[in-house]
Amino acid sequence: MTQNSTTIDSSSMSRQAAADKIARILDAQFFRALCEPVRIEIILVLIRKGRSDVGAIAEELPQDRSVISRHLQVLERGGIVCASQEGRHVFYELDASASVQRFEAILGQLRALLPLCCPAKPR
Amino acid sequence: MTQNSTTIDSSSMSRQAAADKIARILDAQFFRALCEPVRIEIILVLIRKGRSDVGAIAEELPQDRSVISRHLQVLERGGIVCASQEGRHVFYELDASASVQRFEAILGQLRALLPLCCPAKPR
DNA sequence: TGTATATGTGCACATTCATGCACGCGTCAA
DNA sequence: TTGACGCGTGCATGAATGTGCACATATACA
Repeated sequence: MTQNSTTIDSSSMSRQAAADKIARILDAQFFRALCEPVRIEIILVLIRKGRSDVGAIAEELPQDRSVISRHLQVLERGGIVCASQEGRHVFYELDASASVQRFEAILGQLRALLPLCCPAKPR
Repeated sequence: MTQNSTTIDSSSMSRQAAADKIARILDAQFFRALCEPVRIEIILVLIRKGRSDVGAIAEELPQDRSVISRHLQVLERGGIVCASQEGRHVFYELDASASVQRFEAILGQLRALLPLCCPAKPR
């Protein structure tokens, strides 16, 4: 039972277009990388210690080193961190620039929804 | 093996402060609501159809109505949608305003990380 | 060349979570 | 008051995923 389901909503076209744009940007893969508490902890470690290799990151966390390695792969696929190999070590670094661009794109499309999707604000 | 681990990094204090601020904002609960493809579909339905009740949303998706109901609860706890009961119906609506504020807060803290956490940009 | 170190991966296990069905509760209509 | 409708929840099941151990690979050092 949708409001105005029987009448032709003048904003239906823009709603559909907005939905299409949001669908392209709201990547579940990206958010999945951020929904795991341990991965959040890894991000915090990278902020505190800066560019570090797998062993150094794992030292700061209770999980096994192999687990941290896997989480770092997920973060890399999500575009949150970037890896660079130097000899035996693989250094990981927070890619704040890419994340900022990602969030800016989402925020831009989200602002376009404000006139369409804002609930009544009893403030 | 962290870079500059032996020397006192002049930005270590600001790094710690930045990590603390990020830790408060990067809520896994919020991202968990967005990492499920079905919940993304629900968001798209709410954009297309606007404020709708559970049954109307479930009509647009293959999952059972009870499943949609549970997903909507997760979205509500994450602050993505807001619910309002009217008689037998419970209407859900995308809270774009709250989401925009959420993303703006994250983006603000993320921009503060740019001078600290940017990888070398070979562009 | 041989050894130690750093990392990733296969495997098994435990936990979390999405899913659908059945049922109970609350509300509206007759 | 009785029946129909909308919604949420308990329960069981299967899939996805986090976790740790053992092992293989690659690289640096003596």
